[in-house]
Amino acid sequence: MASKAHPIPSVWARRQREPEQPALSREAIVREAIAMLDADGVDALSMRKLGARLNAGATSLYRHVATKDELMELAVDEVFGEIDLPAADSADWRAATTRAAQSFRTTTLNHPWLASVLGTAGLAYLGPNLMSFSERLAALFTSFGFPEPSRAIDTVLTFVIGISTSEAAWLTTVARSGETEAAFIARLMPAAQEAAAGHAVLAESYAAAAATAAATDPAEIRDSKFFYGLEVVLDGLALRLPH
Amino acid sequence: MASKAHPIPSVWARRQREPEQPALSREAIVREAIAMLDADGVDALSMRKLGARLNAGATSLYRHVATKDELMELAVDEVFGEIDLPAADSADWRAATTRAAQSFRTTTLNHPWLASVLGTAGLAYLGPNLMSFSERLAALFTSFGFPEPSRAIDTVLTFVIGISTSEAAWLTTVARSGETEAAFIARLMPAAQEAAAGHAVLAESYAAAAATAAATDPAEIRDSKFFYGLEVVLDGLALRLPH
DNA sequence: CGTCGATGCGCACACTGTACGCAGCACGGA
DNA sequence: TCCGTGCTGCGTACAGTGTGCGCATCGACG
Repeated sequence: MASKAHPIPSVWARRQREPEQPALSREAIVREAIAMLDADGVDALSMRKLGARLNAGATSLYRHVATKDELMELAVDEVFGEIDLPAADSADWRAATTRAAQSFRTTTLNHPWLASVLGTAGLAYLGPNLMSFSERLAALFTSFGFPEPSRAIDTVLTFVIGISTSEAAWLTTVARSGETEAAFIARLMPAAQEAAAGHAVLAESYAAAAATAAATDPAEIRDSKFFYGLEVVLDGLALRLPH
Repeated sequence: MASKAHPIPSVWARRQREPEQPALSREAIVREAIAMLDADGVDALSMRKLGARLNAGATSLYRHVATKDELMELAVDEVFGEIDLPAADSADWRAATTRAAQSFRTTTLNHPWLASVLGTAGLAYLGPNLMSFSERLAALFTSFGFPEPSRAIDTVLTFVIGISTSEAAWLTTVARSGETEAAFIARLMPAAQEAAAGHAVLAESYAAAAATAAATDPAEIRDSKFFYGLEVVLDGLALRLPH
């Protein structure tokens, strides 16, 4: 009864478009890619797996995205949209800068793969969110009255990038171990102290670190490092503000 | 005349060990891996290509190195050995810190792939060179009389890591383009200015940057950013030194 | 009805890291 | 002199990667 020569692909095989499927779109692809990156890190993202998550073949994605690198670029820009900066008329410049830095940091820690990408690609992207981020940052620091706002921005940003990538890399390592941060530290500490044997000053420093690590929440320790360093930078910048 | 049944592998095929070949060793592997990383970046290093460069098969390397990640770990530690730090009895703490920071920076810029690796793996390694680096850094800052030397170290290191990874990533992007830095900037600038359209403050900032970029050596601009930021950090730290 | 552009997909290619088992060697003991 | 015994290198193989290419399908428009 088969009217056509084609063996299987009949009318029945070709089911009509199911309505729940929002189809493949650049936004959906980027969104899902970010979800995968957040969940399992930068190595876990492959075009095939991403396609599978979207009920699509791997190569279908290439209709909407030129290359995997471009996809990463889009993901980075998307994430930059999450950073929120204080308005440019903030009265207290230190508080405002601290809030901005904190927002950058927490965004990076929410998406630790950012650190890997920034290490290879940098901030040379020109996506809309990154541009708007830069604009608001420029407006903010200009409103503070810095004579060379872009230098002040660069300095703060450099510090914040440095601490964010360090922390993100650390948290990635911890995550790969499958343990909690505290447990991982407890397991690492003996090895570190052994490696520090023969290094007098370092050994003492590690011993002190081990003591406080045992008594304090690791996240709290990281916070305090962040705020200490940021205060140093802000103190240095304060000297460059008029009056 | 063939006395054995084996077809080809005769005494003649099995040539005796050639003397020039230094054999495969962990040191040689790491050295060659670093050379490849320096030359062509982190994506260009594959076990097969590395093996080929050593006149060896890919899997032979695994006799000396457990995994590619471990190889990278060894490479990172090796490179940390290149950073040289001032002696702990330096009189001028600002000059000494600046020299140390500079050394870290130039080492990173000589091995830009470091930025990618630090972004994924961080400084959690415990290699001998890294330990010795930490030790000398700790001794240095302790000798300056900082009440909390490790916090001062972290702050400086954070800034230096931030600027080094940013610069390294940038230079990697430039290198991939195959152009000189100046040419790449000249080509990028119009796109950046177009992307900044609609962002008033940013557009102005870009215009100023474009003007100086056209008149100044890019490396000099990067240097000045580095020194400006470092001075800010040092000023901030100075407030925390006794007297 | 015919055509066309956009979309998704299967296949294929070159390449990756690395597990496994075999072949040759140096060496120590019988 | 011969036989293990361990160490080193290699060939093969497997599962997985990014992506170029050409075909099938489909909605829209003439």
